[in-house]
Amino acid sequence: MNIYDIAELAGVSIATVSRVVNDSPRVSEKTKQRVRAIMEENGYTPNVFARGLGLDSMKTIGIICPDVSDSYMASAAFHLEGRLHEYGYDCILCCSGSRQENKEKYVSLLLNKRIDALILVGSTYAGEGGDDRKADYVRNAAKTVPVFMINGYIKGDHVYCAFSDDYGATYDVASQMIEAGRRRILFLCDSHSYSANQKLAGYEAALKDHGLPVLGDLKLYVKNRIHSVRDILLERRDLNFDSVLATDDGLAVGAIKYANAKLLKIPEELCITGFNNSALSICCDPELSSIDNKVEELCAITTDQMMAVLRGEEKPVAQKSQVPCRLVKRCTTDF
Amino acid sequence: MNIYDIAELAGVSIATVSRVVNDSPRVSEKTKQRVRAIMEENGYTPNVFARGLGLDSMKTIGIICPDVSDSYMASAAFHLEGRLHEYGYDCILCCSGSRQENKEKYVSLLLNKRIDALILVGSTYAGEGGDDRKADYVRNAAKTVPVFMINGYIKGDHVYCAFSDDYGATYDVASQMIEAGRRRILFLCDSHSYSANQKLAGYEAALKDHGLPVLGDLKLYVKNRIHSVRDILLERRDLNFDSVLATDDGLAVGAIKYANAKLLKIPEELCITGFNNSALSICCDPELSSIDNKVEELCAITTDQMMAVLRGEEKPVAQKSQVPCRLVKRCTTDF
DNA sequence: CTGAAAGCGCTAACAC
DNA sequence: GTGTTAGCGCTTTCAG
Repeated sequence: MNIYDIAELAGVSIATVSRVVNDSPRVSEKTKQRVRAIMEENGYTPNVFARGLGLDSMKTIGIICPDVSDSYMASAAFHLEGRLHEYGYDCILCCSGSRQENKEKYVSLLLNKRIDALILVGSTYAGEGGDDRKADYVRNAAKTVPVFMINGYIKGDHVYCAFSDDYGATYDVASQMIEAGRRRILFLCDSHSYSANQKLAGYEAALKDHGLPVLGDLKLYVKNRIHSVRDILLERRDLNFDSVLATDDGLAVGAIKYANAKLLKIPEELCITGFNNSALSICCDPELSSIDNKVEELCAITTDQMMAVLRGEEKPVAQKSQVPCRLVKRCTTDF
Repeated sequence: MNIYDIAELAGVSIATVSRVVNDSPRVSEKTKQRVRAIMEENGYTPNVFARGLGLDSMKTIGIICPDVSDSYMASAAFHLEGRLHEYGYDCILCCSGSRQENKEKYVSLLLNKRIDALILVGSTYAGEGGDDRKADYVRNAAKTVPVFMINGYIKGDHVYCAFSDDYGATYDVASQMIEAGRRRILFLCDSHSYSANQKLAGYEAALKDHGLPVLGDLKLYVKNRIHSVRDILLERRDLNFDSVLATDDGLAVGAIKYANAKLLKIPEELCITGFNNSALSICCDPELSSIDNKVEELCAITTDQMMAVLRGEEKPVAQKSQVPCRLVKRCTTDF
């Protein structure tokens, strides 16, 4: 059943059918009704490929993240898909891992698929270790379709970034820890992404602003595996810390396990905060205070901006949108 | 840059270029090389829409799950995407929730998008509460494209199901509990899906086979929220149980929290098992023994079968593939 | 307000 | 081994 069949049944030309499908105003209400009825009866739906060929768009958005099995990204994917679907778009989801080569491959693959826009979830796409040129492939992609980053920032034409205030979040938490009497805050981290660097910067700034030294051995970079974090902490007897600021809940739970293993009282002897406010934080014992970085809000901002861009609205949309984080206090902090 | 441009630059016809693109054997190696070089130079990639129009396929697989932010489904999405990508397919991901109406809507939406195959993740698509007709929309979809279910089963032409042996898993665990001296096993569940029913059946069969009564009040259906599970258990003082068989790790963690709140010794006074072997199970305290239901393996089976079907291979592929589960023993069991 | 016809870029059957 | 050509189903001028 194609447009010709409908045209014939309705006794009009295919042009008219097409106009009805696209709800063009230049068709009389009467014929619209008639054609619509016939389409309904015959369960006609336009062929998306033919449509794509003509319009050069299939109303699909490409989403790339390193790994959807990560709860933060899974949550992002969920919210993005839900909202985009409401706007009539579908999502192609890709998991690129974190190797530069694969990220680039996926981006070009999606570009070839003629997506209408690209969403990059996670700050790994903003270039690691401060090397800004590693994000050039993103800027290039942005020459073809608008690119939206979630929780990362790079400067570039047609790239729109929404991220949480990781700097402010760690600055505040570290400050509160210090003001509550903590002097040796362990910064526990698992990456060198844009976001991780922001968190580090907030932590360091808080130390400085409170007249505390920034010590290299209190910045610990480890793999994000609960047991391995616990074991590393157990082994590193040289480390001397009275609090832990972790950049991810998994790391923080590792610290909790460490404290429990050493029979340290939480939060009295060791105060701990995590990041992402994930399911892990209410699962562990004691339950973890965690910084909520508001994925859902980032997704909302992103999709709204995207629609504004795709619809070519007048007023320019912000290329940088920051949303504040919020510490959800549970049992591992005493401030 | 389209096929005509390349043809002109290479001094051949578009047919030849097309043949080169599709690596047809009926082109001389020499011209292949030449045409390829030109395509390379000009960064040519065939237009997927035009291609789709001709072939009626864009090499995309539709994946529907109730909610990717759930760790089981996120993990499934991750593995499926990874494997399908290796086979040259992309994935359109949709989260349908669990309302019948939305499931049907998403299925027809994807069908209109001319996906090459459909994957349904989660047993909710197999019809709830044993009403098999609720799965008719799946059978209908299967008239258009092959349908693959992960962790659910319905009978139907062109629908291929891979699921874990939930029945066997709960049968075994319940049996072991009983043989270890437990007499009152609480069955903790949050749904009436195909999979949940299998688990229940396994549990009940184990009780019967060991001469134990199947008690209605030891089958508890609750919402899958850790704290609410704990609170319900705390409130239900009438409930008398010495072990918990939960159909999801989240539920099991709720039971752990309950035991901890009542200062019950785990596993001595309360032995607990979860399901899915998720991150939660190593996060809680004590760490949870959990049934690993092998998502990755299900995904592998599914994608392999799908390729066999899509390639129209000779030998028929199984419509029912069951993989055994495995109890990962941690600290909440003593058998 | 409606119709005719020219693409959109590619595939594949058919010639040579 | 290569070229010609007719679709694939829709959108969109351009006429009327």
